[in-house]
Amino acid sequence: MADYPLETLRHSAAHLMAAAVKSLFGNVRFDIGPAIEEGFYYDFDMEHRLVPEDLKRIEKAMQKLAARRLPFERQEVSRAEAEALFRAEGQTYKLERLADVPAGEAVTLYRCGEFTDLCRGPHVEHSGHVKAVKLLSIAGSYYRGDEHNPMLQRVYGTAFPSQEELDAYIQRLEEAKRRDHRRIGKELDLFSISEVVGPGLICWHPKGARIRHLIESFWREEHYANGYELLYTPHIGRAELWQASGHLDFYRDSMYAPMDIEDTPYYVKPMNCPFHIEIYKSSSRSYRDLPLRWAELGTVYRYEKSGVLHGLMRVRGFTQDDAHIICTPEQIEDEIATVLRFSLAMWKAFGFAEIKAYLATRPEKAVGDPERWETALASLRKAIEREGLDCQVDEGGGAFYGPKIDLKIRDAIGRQWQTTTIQFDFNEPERFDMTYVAADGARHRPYMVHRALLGSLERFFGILTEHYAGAFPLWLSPEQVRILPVGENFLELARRIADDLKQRHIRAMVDTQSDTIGAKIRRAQHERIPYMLVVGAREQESGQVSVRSRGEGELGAWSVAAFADRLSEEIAGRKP
RNA sequence: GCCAGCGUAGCUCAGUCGGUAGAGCAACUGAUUUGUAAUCAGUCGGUCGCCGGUUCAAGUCCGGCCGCUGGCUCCA
Repeated sequence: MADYPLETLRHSAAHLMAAAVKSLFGNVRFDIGPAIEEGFYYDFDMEHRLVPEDLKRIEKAMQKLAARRLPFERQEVSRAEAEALFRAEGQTYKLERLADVPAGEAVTLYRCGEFTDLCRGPHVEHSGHVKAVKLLSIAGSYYRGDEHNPMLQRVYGTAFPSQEELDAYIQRLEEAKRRDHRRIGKELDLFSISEVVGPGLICWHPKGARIRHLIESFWREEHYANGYELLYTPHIGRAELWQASGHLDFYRDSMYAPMDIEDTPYYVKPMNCPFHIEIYKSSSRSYRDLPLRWAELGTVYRYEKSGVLHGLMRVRGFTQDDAHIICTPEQIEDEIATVLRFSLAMWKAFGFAEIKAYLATRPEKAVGDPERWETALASLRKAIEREGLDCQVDEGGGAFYGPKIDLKIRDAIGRQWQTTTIQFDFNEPERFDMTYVAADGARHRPYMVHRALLGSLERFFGILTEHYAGAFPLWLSPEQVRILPVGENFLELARRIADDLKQRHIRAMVDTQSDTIGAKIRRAQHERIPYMLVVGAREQESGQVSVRSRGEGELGAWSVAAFADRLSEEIAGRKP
């Protein structure tokens, strides 16, 4: 059997699915059905409302079509012929898509059984190659992704060359489900979202809050060590501020309605930058003061449509690990290189090694001096090169106010997450008339860079939870050691050891339940406690503890001091 | 917001044709005093998301609303 690229196979699977849908539901108008990263989809418009049970039916119909080994027949036709065909079949979307095919480009059709599609190809030879297929979900999707257009019904599926690979993929999906931060967050009592408090608003429980605190402490220390100063700014600001910044003009849709304070409108902040700029403007600045690196764990609130909320990953109130770097043109290159390196070090500390950069350049409509854009872009490029990062360029993908680098990190099961963003801003310095006095005695406009490393603490916490499947590294574990007395006679001993460890800055608790040792271990394992100490008569006698690690199992007898040293070393090294 | 699905005890879930709401785990109480992933027994626990309708009777059927899940668009 010929080996086809995965994309070709999946694209053919999409066609086959369309053919199956046509055979089952008759009057169907087809849009498009491409291969995507993890599979394929096809968009349909028809009377019948698809329900989950339909997926099985469609799959069966596909299998039948596959068994017939129907050839995929390529046909090059004139534009008029294609038009006539689709018009006769009432395929209005296809007619519109046909109009998108650039003049002069050949129009090709692919026919498989009863189904003929406008398609560039290529395809597999015949439907028999499409074997290992699974339909995954039904979703609504606006025609051309525009919410003003009609909503089509989309069916997602995936296909692989072999059943084994398909099974492995399905297993990966199950693994992702097992690691889901919403599930683990509940299981480990880390956070909750209350309908009464409001959707998209996170309540951090003691254990989750403890982990967050540890993350924040580390973050603050690292920022001070890397030349940042930390700020605190209010949660609300006068409308005047948001008018000046331009947010009321460009960002209003994401902002909540104003509140009235003694006849003055105030807005809850969706961003921290205007406050930082006001601090900048609180005194006159000299080139000798620059660069300024001001960071804040700033909690912002943004309106998100109800349908897009998702656990900790997409919320309405979140805390950005924000910073603004304000510097002279001469400093830009070093500043960017430094912030990128800092970011990579941060990710490494949290156990992420695979990082990809995305560079977004000047869009059509943009503000700011083109020369500044060039300088800024060059500094971003150079920094990426210096760090030897894998990089993809998104031409014209930058914001109207400046170019940016986004970093995507890959987690333990291969999923990518957008986190870090390093973004130039040529708009706000202008709008707020930010200046510094240079060596020449004249006022100059500084460069300003927004950056968030972890992104938001909520999303980062979600990613971290899934990355570690809830088994946080020792330095981040809310409870690092649990002491399990063999019987109640050893409760006192257990408490003494716990106190000893606490004195050594190790978070230790005693399991005081009257359960068997097996039950206590089981409980501690489920709670992902990194270390368990079993203590009983033997330990009382020897003065040692019996150590069990959540990952490695039994580690034998240790003195408390030696055990504490091992842990201290592991904590200090922030071993992932 | 839109399309589809879902919402039963703290958690995971069962509940037939419309006919007195159930299990396991957790919690609590008692017994047990345990040696490396579940000791035993008992007790408690429910406005079946909310509001309305149909019916002699609604967890179950119908309508509206809220929330969640998967997508669409956007994004930290």
